[in-house]
Amino acid sequence: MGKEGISRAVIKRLPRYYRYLGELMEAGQERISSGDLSKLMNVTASQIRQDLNNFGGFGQQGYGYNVEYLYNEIGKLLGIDRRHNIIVVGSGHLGQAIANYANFERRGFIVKGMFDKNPEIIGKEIRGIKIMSMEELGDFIKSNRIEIAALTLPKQQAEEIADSLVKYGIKGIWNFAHIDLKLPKDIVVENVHLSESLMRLSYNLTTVEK
Amino acid sequence: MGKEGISRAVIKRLPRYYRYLGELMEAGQERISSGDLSKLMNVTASQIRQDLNNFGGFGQQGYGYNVEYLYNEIGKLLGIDRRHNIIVVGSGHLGQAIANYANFERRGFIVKGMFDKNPEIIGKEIRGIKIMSMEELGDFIKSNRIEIAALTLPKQQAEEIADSLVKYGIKGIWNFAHIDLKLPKDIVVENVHLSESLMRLSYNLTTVEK
DNA sequence: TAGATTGTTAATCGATTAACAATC
DNA sequence: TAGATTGTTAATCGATTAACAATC
Repeated sequence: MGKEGISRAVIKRLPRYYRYLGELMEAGQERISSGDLSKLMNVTASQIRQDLNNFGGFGQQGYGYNVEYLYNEIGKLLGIDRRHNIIVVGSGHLGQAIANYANFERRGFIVKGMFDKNPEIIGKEIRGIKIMSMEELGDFIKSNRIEIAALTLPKQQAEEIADSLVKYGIKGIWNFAHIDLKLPKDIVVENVHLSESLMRLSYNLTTVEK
Repeated sequence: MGKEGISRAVIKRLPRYYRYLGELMEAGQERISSGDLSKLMNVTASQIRQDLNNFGGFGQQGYGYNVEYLYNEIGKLLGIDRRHNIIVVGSGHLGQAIANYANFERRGFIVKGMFDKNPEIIGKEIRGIKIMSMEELGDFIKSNRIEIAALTLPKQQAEEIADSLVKYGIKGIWNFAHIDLKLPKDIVVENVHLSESLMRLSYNLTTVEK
């Protein structure tokens, strides 16, 4: 299954819809119109309807959208209706922060193991998750059905390790290293380039000032 | 000074140009044409020339672009030619990871202080940076010319603290909380929503599979 | 039935790519 | 001068917004 040909822009907005719908649900709201949601989210009602209709008619004329139903449908699209096993490769501060962030688990992303090449931290545990040596990567991925690897390594090591991860059967890489990975195109890469984000902030600071 | 009206898309690409030019510089390359750079970066040469010409004629016909010159010019645009004082508000694992990431300093982003409301960690030091109580925020921002606050707090506290930060004179917020901050529009907000990033990865995994 | 609101088509807007004259 | 490559205008493509008929 898979809806190919949905534009990047639409996909980028899905998690934000999901977040707002979750909040509405918590607040006990049963239904919402694209018009009301648009005011809440600061986007056009047209865009909301257009976006959602890429995936199917989730609404009903004269009524709007059922909050819980829409929330669940978007959850399915985002793959949050199932579990994803993750490993953290590179167990420095950032890797540990990710392993410590329990909220990911609520969405079905389970950190199963951590890895590092520094012997001094191998064997340590973070929230009950063991830090292992890089030599154990291959076996661990295979025997634990690991789907996603968070890559929190210095960029010098990132490229080589990413290649091995792919060889060991990883399907997606959550890449925090400042490098553009060149991998087979069936491997999904999601980049989080913190330093680029900080530079954009700085650009906007520089520009806003008079 | 400030070039208003440059599209978001262009600005988003600037740090990536900066990164590639830095690598070329390190490799000792003196000049590069838009054509060669386009092959390297996997974008069109047209886009590169179009992007750069938003800011000025950095190149030269028949020659191309001088790598070091272009690198420095983009650095200026990104505001990396000057220092930015930062505080980290919320000193949990993610806040500590940011404070520990020494690379930001090389770009002129200096973490001057950390803050938390948990008395157990107040007084601790991370890389020589002291964790202070929230009560000290106002004074510290004013007396240390703090420009940017990294907001690494649970979303329940984020909104309120963000408002105070603005009151104390912060100009930019690097927001890691899963919330859309509503702030005066002269305040620059750069969002890093990790869980949304992870959901996009998951979406793409779900879609790619056959 | 009348009112509300979707789903969807058409119009507009903006961003990317192509083309080429200017010029080093 | 001839060749290379930019800066920039024009053409294309895609995404957003507006409009409205369908329908609950």
